[in-house]
Amino acid sequence: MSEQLAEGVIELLRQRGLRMTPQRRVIVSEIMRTQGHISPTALARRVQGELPGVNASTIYRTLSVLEEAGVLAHAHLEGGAEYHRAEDAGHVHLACSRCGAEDDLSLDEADALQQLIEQHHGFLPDLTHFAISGLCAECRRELSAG
Amino acid sequence: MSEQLAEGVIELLRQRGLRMTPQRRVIVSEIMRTQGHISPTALARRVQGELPGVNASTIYRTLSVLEEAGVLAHAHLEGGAEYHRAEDAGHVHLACSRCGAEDDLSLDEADALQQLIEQHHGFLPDLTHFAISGLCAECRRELSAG
DNA sequence: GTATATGCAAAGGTTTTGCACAGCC
DNA sequence: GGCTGTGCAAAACCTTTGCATATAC
Repeated sequence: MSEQLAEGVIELLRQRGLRMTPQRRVIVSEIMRTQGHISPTALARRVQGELPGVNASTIYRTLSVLEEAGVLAHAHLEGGAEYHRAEDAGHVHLACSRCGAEDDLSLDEADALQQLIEQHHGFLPDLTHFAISGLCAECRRELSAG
Repeated sequence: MSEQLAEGVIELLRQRGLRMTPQRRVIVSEIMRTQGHISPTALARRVQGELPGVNASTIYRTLSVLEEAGVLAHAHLEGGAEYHRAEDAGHVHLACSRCGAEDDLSLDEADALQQLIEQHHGFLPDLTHFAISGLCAECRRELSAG
């Protein structure tokens, strides 16, 4: 399935007049097979594992290209910026500041939050762009118990 | 008023056995008079304007000390980490990705959001830790008009 | 006097950029 | 063949750290 995703992206880049190099192929295929988010550094490691010698600057430049093409988007998590597939939008990220656990809000929940913010400010939030930090249920229990 | 805040902080640091140097005095006074958030770099500029020669590492170390003492907290905005007074908690930050405008949710609104998230996951969010990105009302209008 | 805070310099990490060369179309 | 993409190296940031010195208490 991610193979097909990668194919589609390659097609789209072609249509935009962009060139498909071996590096781009590997980068696209890696990031399209990634569930959720990945940092540029982590992506670089994976890509270099598959095609040694790919330079970090190529990773960054390709990520920009893909973001401009609407294929990717980035979000801010505790550790910095991470990239995810644009079609994976709606993933509102919950990150536990104590144990690092990660969870996502459902689309319905995200909608409810969005409407709440929208009503009071006319502000249209993109809740996917920043994570939501806090304490997961388990850590809350442990803290109140201990 | 911010003078009194700074006094209180200095008192608190004293009680903790921390020393009050001229550098710390200026840093504390600058950050206590700051409404909202400020980046370490921006703070450094201000402090150095008032007391030339203060090293950046002193700024960072003092920010850490103040955060550990519970006086400050940091939040993640588009441009990176920024510090704000801990008592200014509850400031949920709305940042327009188009024009850069900034706004805050009211405490009631923040509570409503928090409860919504809490109900569905047992996750206790700290909505102040990351900003909420999106489009402000004005930019939405301009975009739909243009 | 002693423990702590500072300045300085260096290192660390991530991301960007200029440039010559390679390679896609 | 021409233009785009890549690697390399350097730079630009931001932040941290080790160490000698200065200084608050």
